Amino acid sequence: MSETKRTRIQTENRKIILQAALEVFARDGFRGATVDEIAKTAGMSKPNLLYYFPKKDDIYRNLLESLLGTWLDPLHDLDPNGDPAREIAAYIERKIELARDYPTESRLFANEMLRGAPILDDVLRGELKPLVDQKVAVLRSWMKTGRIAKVDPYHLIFAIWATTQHYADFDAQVQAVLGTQSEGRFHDAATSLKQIFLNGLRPR
Amino acid sequence: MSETKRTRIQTENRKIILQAALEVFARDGFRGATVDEIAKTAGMSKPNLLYYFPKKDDIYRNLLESLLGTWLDPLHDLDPNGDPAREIAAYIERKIELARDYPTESRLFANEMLRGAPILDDVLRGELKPLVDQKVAVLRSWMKTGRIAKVDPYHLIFAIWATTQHYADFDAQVQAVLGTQSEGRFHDAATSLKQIFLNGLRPR
DNA sequence: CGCCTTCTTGACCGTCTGGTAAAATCAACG
DNA sequence: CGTTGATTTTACCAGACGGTCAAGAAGGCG
Repeated sequence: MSETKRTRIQTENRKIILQAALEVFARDGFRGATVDEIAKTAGMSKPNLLYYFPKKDDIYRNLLESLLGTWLDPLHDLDPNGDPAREIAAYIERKIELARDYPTESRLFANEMLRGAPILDDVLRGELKPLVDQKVAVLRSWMKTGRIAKVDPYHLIFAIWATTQHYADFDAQVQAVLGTQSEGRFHDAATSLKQIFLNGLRPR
Repeated sequence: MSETKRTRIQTENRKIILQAALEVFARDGFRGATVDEIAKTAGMSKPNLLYYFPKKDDIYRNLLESLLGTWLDPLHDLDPNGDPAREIAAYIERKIELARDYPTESRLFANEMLRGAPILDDVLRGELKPLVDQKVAVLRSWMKTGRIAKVDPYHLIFAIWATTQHYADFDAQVQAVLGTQSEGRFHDAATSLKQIFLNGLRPR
């Protein structure tokens, strides 16, 4: 069953389970989530769920693994040959779209970080870091040729990550401050962040 | 015992318990944290711990309540009569100091947000929102008189929160990218963030 | 249809969970 | 020093926890 040949029912049920587990893990964290709760959310019995994923750990790992691709994609798209301001603006936009369309995934990721990334630590050092280093080099080349201002590129990337993911991870706080019915808040966020990052606050 | 008159031992043990609970709750979340684990971390038996805080919930609420003061203080200091650029820079610095000196508190707060802020929701709407609204008015007045660039002030505040707290909440990721031994990372972060927020990235 | 594999279930297990009761120990004050 | 209240421990409980097992139900293919 662990091989790639899967029946129709397997494919369906695995998807249902992962979707349910995503919600529960994102809300309660790995330790706080229970197999019973995931099974209930998925609408199936616990033994049945464990037939597809023998261990609680398996579901969690599976979610994190499939998450990382989506997560790193936008950074990958940062084009060294594009216009710097445009590229950075596009990156911010893509990240805000992720926060809007995949908020639960963002929260799962945040939860894993809060725990000290016991599962993701390897892949962070093995996949994330090289990619970041590569894009840092791009940013540095833009800075060297005077196309963007000189700022520590690592902290610049962190800042973009932090600000965009904030709208998914701290949604409760954002809603408390902005009001629940703020429909265009992701659009407003993108606009504001692009302004801040590109122009800063000093009057021109 | 719930009144304000406390013996020496009560004062001491409550502090030890809260310190231990902070670590455990911040790492594992409310549901994932166990009274046993907190007691073990605090170096006392579970029934003894429950003698001071009869319910697991009591410890969690107590932590969150004492947290919020510290959390809102820096924003309170934003002076309408000060120099805008200086005030914002000082706010960023204070928030980075919080992330450096109270990272566990920051993670506890983040954990509560990820759960949808079931406990803090009231205080977010009752205390946080009015304070933010007030400071938003200050920022707007600075914008109106052309002392800083016009940006949605709510999203500006979110951006400062997100970027500074990122260094506490996503420490695992930051360390994976920057390397574990990056000693001056909080100082570098403050410098970079002040540059980004005040000057932006466009070359001058 | 018949047969074999896949899927689902209910009953169960040992451990952990938050919390309790009562007895034993300790601190402090006169 | 003794007594009284504060503190700590030991033993315990009912329910939840992750996970197993064997038996039954349902697909699916000739």
